[in-house]
Amino acid sequence: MSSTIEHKIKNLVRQSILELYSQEVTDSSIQLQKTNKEFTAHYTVVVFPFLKISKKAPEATANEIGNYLVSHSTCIPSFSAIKGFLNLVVTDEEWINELNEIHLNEQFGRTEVSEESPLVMIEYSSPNTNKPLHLGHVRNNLLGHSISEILKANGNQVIKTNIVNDRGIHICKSMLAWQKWGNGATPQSTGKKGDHLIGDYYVLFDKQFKAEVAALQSEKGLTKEEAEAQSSLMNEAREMLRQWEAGDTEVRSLWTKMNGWVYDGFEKTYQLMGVSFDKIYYESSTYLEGKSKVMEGLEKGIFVQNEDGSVWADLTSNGLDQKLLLRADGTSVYMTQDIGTAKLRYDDYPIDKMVYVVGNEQNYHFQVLSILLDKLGFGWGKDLVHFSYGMVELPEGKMKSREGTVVDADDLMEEMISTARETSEELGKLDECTSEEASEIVRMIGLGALKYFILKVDPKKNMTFNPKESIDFNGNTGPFIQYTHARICSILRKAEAQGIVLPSEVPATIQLTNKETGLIQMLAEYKETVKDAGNTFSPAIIANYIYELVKEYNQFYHDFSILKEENSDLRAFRILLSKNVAKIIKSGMQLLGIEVPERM
RNA sequence: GCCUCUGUAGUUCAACGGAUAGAACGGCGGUUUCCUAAACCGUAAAUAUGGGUUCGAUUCCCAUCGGAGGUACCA
Repeated sequence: MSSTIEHKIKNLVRQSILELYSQEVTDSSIQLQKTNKEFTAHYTVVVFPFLKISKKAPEATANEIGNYLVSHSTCIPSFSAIKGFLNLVVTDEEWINELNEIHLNEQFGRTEVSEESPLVMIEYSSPNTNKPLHLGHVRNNLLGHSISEILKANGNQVIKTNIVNDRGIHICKSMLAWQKWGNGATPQSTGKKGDHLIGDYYVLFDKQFKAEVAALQSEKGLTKEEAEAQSSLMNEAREMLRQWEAGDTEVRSLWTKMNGWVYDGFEKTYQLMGVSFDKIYYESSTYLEGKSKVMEGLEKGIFVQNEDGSVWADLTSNGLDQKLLLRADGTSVYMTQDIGTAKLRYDDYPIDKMVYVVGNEQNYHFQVLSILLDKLGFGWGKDLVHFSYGMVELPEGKMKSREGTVVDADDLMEEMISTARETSEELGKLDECTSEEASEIVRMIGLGALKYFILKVDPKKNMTFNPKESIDFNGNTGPFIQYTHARICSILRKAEAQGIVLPSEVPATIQLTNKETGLIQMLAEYKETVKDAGNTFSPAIIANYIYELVKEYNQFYHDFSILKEENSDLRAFRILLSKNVAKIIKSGMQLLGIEVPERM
């Protein structure tokens, strides 16, 4: 139950129906919702579902239930019945109790985690080591981090994991290009972040490859496919992959060196973004495990082998196609690696649930993976969760890393922070700060704007990102929320400076306005919101909730005096209310991975 | 071709099957001797189309038209 008040009301409604109409109804059949803004009440019971029981008109039924509730409770002083909607008013006293309860619970809305709590492993990020992180990864990382925090808040033990795609033909392409044209360039010699340096060679490879293909086409009159097959560059890359798989010392040491540069670069990006992992897996050490699982499946007759030696899973009985698991040359594919990684993970941890944060382009892949793991005898296979999110598109369309038309994660974050600095300076917000404080604040604001912008969108949906226009600091944005938090902190500082001592509980005798009871009601909703976000894997639900709360609070702040209120009980109440709004803002933003400054 | 997702103001996003579809940005017009104006207030502007189920449909079902993704040796 989301709040004690809601719980009380539901019980009363059930009791009233039992007494009035001699019928038992379940809690879930009682539609209790927040009353629309246009009516001055708090909760609304939708009585349409009870008409069959009452055998009366909607309004008459609502009136009967309403009268019962008022006469059988102390917390509902009045009601109004409009059509099939029964609008209930809750007493000020009840709301003050609710606030006191929220106030006394520092962890309000969160469920405690213990040793016995379910263990959830969340895979996210999963970069390739041939290029720096871009906007698409940013969405992945932010969603992964946020959903980890949300699941923790819902009472789960969470292990964050990352599977680094550190082998394969794409890495060989970067390596080959570096070998051919790099002249021994290193991050130190060029002053570039390692991941960016490697990414440049990946792009260079593609450029040279395209040039070669075009030349073959025009000189020899080949089709594009023929030219690509004959490309010496591509053949060299394939040869390099074979050498890598064979363990060639030279190739391996180049690979180790270049991947090391990339990891150093990634680490900086992750740190700035504020994400981290408890356990990192590398594909280079899991793909062999996958191969052996596939061979095991082949022996058991779960999979089939073609004449050319390739191994397949026949999923036609599951309504799907046939799926390749090992190529004719014995090398592994994406699916093979995921099988191996899954096995290692379950060997390492007593996992109750596995969550993969991967884009929706992989929906089919995970559908297949789930079936395959199940067939291979992993009990948890069929319950794996693919947290599938939509693509981030630019106004011009999709990003293509090979063509270099991507929004780079590092550039983007730096740009956000410097914009935050400019805006803050223009507004004169940093005048009283030391330069260290100022840097901290603009970092929080810049990243807050970016993170909120991405997380407020329903993860399932594709989203558009316009680098020039998208991110604002006004309106429904991260900084708007951060600003409200900073304002409340300012009030609390002033209250302390004035020697105002807050009571641990507000006396239930003061008179509240609709604005105030509305705010308490919204605070109470936080608990249900956190649950909802956990059940539906949606940080957006948290983001939208906080925005609504903050919007409501700003109106209150504008229309009411807090510190200047003369009635000291009322003043204490408003300070306490503000303090708890700040607490929930901070808690909710933490679930999104967004920090909130105390001044800005 | 087949499968999946998706279509809401000019733009970016909201709305467990509930009341007059809600915000923000942008536009237009206001608020500061008063706790931070990154705020607050007002104003114009939208459910792709056609059916169906329901007391009630943006939401569920069917069709049509758009958009995105996947579809056996790329990850």
